[in-house]
Amino acid sequence: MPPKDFISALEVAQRAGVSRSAVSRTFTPGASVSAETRKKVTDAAEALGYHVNELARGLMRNQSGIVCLIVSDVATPYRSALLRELTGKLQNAGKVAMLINTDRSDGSVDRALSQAIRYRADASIILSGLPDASIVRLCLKNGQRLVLINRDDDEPGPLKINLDDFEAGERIVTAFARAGCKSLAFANSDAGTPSLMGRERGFVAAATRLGLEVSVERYGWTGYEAGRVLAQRFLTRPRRPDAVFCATDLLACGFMDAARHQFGISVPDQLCIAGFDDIEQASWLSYGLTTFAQPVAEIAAKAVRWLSIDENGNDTGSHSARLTAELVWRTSIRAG
Amino acid sequence: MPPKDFISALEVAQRAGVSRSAVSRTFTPGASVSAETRKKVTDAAEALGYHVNELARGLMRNQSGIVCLIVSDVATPYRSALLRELTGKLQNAGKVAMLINTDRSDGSVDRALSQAIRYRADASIILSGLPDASIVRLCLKNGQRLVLINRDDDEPGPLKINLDDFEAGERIVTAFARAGCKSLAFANSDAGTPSLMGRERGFVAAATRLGLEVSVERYGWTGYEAGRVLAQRFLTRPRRPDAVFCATDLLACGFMDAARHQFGISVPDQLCIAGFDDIEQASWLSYGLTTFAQPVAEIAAKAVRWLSIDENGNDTGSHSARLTAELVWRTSIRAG
DNA sequence: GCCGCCTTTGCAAGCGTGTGCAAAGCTTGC
DNA sequence: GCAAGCTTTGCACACGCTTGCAAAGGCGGC
Repeated sequence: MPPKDFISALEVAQRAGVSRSAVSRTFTPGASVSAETRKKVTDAAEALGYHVNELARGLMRNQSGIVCLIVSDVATPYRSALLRELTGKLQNAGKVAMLINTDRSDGSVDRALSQAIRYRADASIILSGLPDASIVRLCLKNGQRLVLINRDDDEPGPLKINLDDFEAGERIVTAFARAGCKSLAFANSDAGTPSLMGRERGFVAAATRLGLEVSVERYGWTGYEAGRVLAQRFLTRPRRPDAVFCATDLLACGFMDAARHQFGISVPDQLCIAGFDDIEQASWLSYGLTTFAQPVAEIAAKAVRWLSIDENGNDTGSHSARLTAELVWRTSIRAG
Repeated sequence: MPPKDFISALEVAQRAGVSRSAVSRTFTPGASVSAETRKKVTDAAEALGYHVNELARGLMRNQSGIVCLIVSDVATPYRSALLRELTGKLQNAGKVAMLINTDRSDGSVDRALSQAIRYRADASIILSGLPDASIVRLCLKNGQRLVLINRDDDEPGPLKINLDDFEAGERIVTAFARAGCKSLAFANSDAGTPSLMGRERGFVAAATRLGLEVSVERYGWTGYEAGRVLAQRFLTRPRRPDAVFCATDLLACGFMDAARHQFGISVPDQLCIAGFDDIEQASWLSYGLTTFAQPVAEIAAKAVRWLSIDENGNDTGSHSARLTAELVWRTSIRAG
């Protein structure tokens, strides 16, 4: 069996007894074809198992229909949830998603990105906290539409989707205060991405405003293990905090587990904990984590909608959206 | 700024003072170019910001370099871990991953798949338990290489990667028996995929062989919530099991949480629990789940290696690999 | 009946690349 | 110095598709 023998529009045309153009027009929305020829063509195409060659079409139109998703930490609950939403919505919009994994620190990132450019992707969506601004410039320079999620690059052109991180930090302080907490802690990763730092700044600002004791630790990556380490640091202090806001749900899970199982601390009686993202595990019985929900569906919808609008020619120019993270109450903070 | 103005090999050729073929050959591995012209070309390409148009190249070669990943439940810990490994390794192999999300039950799956065919993907890797065999046939018919992970279709041609599910089911019975358990339970989803059923059959077979009491429940999807429901079913029985094997770690987490927090049962003292997959959460302090580890890295490596071998012309034909899932001991089963 | 208009159709010119073929240039051995 | 052999280079065609252009056909209004 010959591994590749796709049938071309020409063969369909011959079988249908029409010209090659007619076939092409049949599969081009908005082209002028009579109902009769369209029928003949689709019948022949069906019989032969014809599929438009999107490579050739993209070559002509100079527009590939490919959207590439640039993402690190794919296996993380929050990222994979966002990925699910994005791919689903892109498919519904008739686009196709190319996945670029920026986990590896070697040259594979650049290689993959350049690959995306070589495939003439129409757009890129960057979900990664990766701080490399040159990637952004490269995409823009090559005529790609760009969506930045939870980043803060200043380059004009891309759609920037951000959350109200600072305000979330402030709001959770109020919740802690209402629960009677006096000594506040912020557990952060040392990744230093703008969203994480925004939460931290809001938290610290609000705490000092209320005259509450507050301290910050930063360590490692935003995962479970780092949460445990941060708990170690906070809970071995002479004066333990009675409330901690973790920059991430994963950090919060690690923190809570360490507090309970290594230090025998009862949550929320002796320690209130809050997180950010609302990953699935936050709702599990073992955690019942009060946390801020990232509106992943809304983020994905906004991104895809913007890409589609743009496609229709309206140059929407630089734009930015600011969504709010809603606080989901569970059981890791005492009632007020 | 014109949104799209890529520069072509022709422009590079003119700037470098060579023919367009020379440019083409410079970027084609194994082609005959002198070091001198190669230098001139790469310099010019660099200066102009040239990127080979992979669409045109794919059109000529009839081979796109695209591998499409067909996956459902992307946001699930096990799936996203596998996805991470696959995309990383594909990138290293110089291929590019196209992601197709089969979560939606409407027509978008077929549409997306047909899109993959229209992009002339060289291969597809199916990680989804989706039982639709017509997809398999469609891929094969269109000359794609195919890798099936944890499925059991009979079609010849694809590489099939499977685990020793049956044996795992048997092995865990031994572990339970050694822990002194007498009344065994198997908590399954009702998805009925071959890997899940394999674990169940092995478990039941070994248990009856040892003369141990064993019973099975199947419910819902393979997630956390189903685990809670299954716990409800088993633990409200007049005679409770003292050991349960969950077909999936997610099921096990839900089961364990329900057992502890809703029924006040102590794990592993009153109830031993084991899972399958070794997702990250299995190692979290709240669970300490003894479970079988899916060798995701090895699975991904095998899949990608096979794709690359194939590319070099050796028609490896139908092939199948059987990997073993190693039992990771934690604290959810009593010591023997 | 003729003219203008609108819809449908075919022709052919591209899109950016790979590659067979032949010519040219260079090396080697005598 | 010359023929044979190898390497390098350019030409031109092919890949499968879209689309502007013009020709053809259908239709109504005068």
